[in-house]
Amino acid sequence: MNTLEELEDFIENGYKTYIPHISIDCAIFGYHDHQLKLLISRLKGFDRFCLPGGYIKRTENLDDAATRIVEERTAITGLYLQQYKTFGGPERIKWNDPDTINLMKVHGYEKIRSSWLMDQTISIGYYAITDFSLVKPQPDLMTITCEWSDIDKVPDLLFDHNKMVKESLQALRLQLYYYPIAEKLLPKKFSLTEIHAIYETILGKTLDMRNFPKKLIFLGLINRLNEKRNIGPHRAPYLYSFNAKKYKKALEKGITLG
Amino acid sequence: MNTLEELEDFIENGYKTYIPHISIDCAIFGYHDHQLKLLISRLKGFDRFCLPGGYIKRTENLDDAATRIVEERTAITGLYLQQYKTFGGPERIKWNDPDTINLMKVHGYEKIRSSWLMDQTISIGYYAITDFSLVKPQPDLMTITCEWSDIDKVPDLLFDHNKMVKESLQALRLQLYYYPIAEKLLPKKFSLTEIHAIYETILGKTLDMRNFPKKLIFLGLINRLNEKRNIGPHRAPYLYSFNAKKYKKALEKGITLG
DNA sequence: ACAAAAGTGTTCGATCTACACCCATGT
DNA sequence: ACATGGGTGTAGATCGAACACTTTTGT
Repeated sequence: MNTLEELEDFIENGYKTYIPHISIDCAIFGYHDHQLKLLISRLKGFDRFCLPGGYIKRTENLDDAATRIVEERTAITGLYLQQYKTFGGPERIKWNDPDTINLMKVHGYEKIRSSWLMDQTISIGYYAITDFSLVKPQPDLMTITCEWSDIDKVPDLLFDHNKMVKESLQALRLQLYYYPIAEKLLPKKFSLTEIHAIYETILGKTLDMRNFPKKLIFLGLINRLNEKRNIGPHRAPYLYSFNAKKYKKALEKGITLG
Repeated sequence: MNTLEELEDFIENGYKTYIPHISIDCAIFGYHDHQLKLLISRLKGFDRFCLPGGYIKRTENLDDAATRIVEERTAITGLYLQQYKTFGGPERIKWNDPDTINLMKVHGYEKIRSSWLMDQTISIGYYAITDFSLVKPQPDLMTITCEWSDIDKVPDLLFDHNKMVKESLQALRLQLYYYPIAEKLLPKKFSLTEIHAIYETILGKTLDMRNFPKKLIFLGLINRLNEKRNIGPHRAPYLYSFNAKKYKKALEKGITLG
């Protein structure tokens, strides 16, 4: 969606290629150097921020749709998106909300009011995590801005999106030990210090630096390599790599949380 | 939906009260005396069975909709339904499927083909469990029959419903120790033998009769009462009751599985 | 007294937690 | 030699798994 014609066509005819009444909203977390952030965007005609979201094509499955939506809205590719919950209910979208009224004015009240987009919508929640320093989100035409917000400074979002953020973060924390979540945040070879910082930051608590590697190695999620990295005037750390197969086994068995 | 007029009206005008393109399908498990069953129903015009499902009213939230749908289709009330996953994708419903073609014939091909019901649909999966000996499912007008099927003799179901059954059973097993699932299957006061049988049957494996009560009591999920029940020519068992508050705490902390 | 079901305790190994010091490197 | 960050081991507590016999009761 990058030209004005495409946008107009989407408002009028989108229901032919997309399934109406159901959307996907993605909570994209960004990690870098002990900081956890959330990607929020502001859409044309809205005062408040929201999660990047969109509609599902009639030819797509849900996971592919989530990937495409994030790519279109933010130009971020290659995310490992995870479905966590579906949200609905008449209170999801408030029609007397100033933002919604504003949106109608921007697009010409009558046109948008009768659009398929304005009908009641149920939303499937997905989350993902990426390295926010490597990724420059680019807004598309519907989006004024998309940016990384500090996780504990997320503003009041549109609709029920604050609730989505809360529940997606819970899901992310629960799944940290049995989905290869950290794999997306690290190079192929990484040091214990690096992965340790990630787990501490995502879980929001400190993890013992002696017990933590034991657990990961015991679970078989990472392997030590016979290499070290030179990091200047300090001891060279060993490098580790992920063992992707073990995640599956861990997932099947179920694993306790830290 | 109990008269023919209501059914016709639903096919033609249902989209005004229900949200199109999205449905709820419920996997209702039934337990009694070491047996685990699944409620399957056969709809008018279909050869194969499916899970009871339906559409969401525009005024409802998702959990309420699931409860209402089960009540309407099967006359089962008071279930504790749990959302576990949402299913989508173009392959969910196959239009060249004999059952679908059959359905069109039954309702008059042209009428049903242009109905809102025949458009592509995404489905939110819910599950619940109840005592199948206490509950007599009653089909409504759209439903020819609904009955309990042995869990390992579930036939080929419509659409992707076999996949739903598989994933809902996984979810049920995972959540057995931290949602009050067994509470629905037992009287207020129950013996250890009774709850033990439930856990063994749902998990599909044997659980040590000495370790099992220790775990439940340690977790605080059940309390021993100062009562016994007379069961004929045998030793009278102690009675226990659930401690509903502890489930919440257990849920927050996360609990390992058996 | 016997049949049928209830109920209980201990040991072992695995795992989790807590805790403090030495190592390697570059300047 | 010192500053900086990297890396390690052990002891105690807790938890989960395995295992067999005694108690109660009605007939």
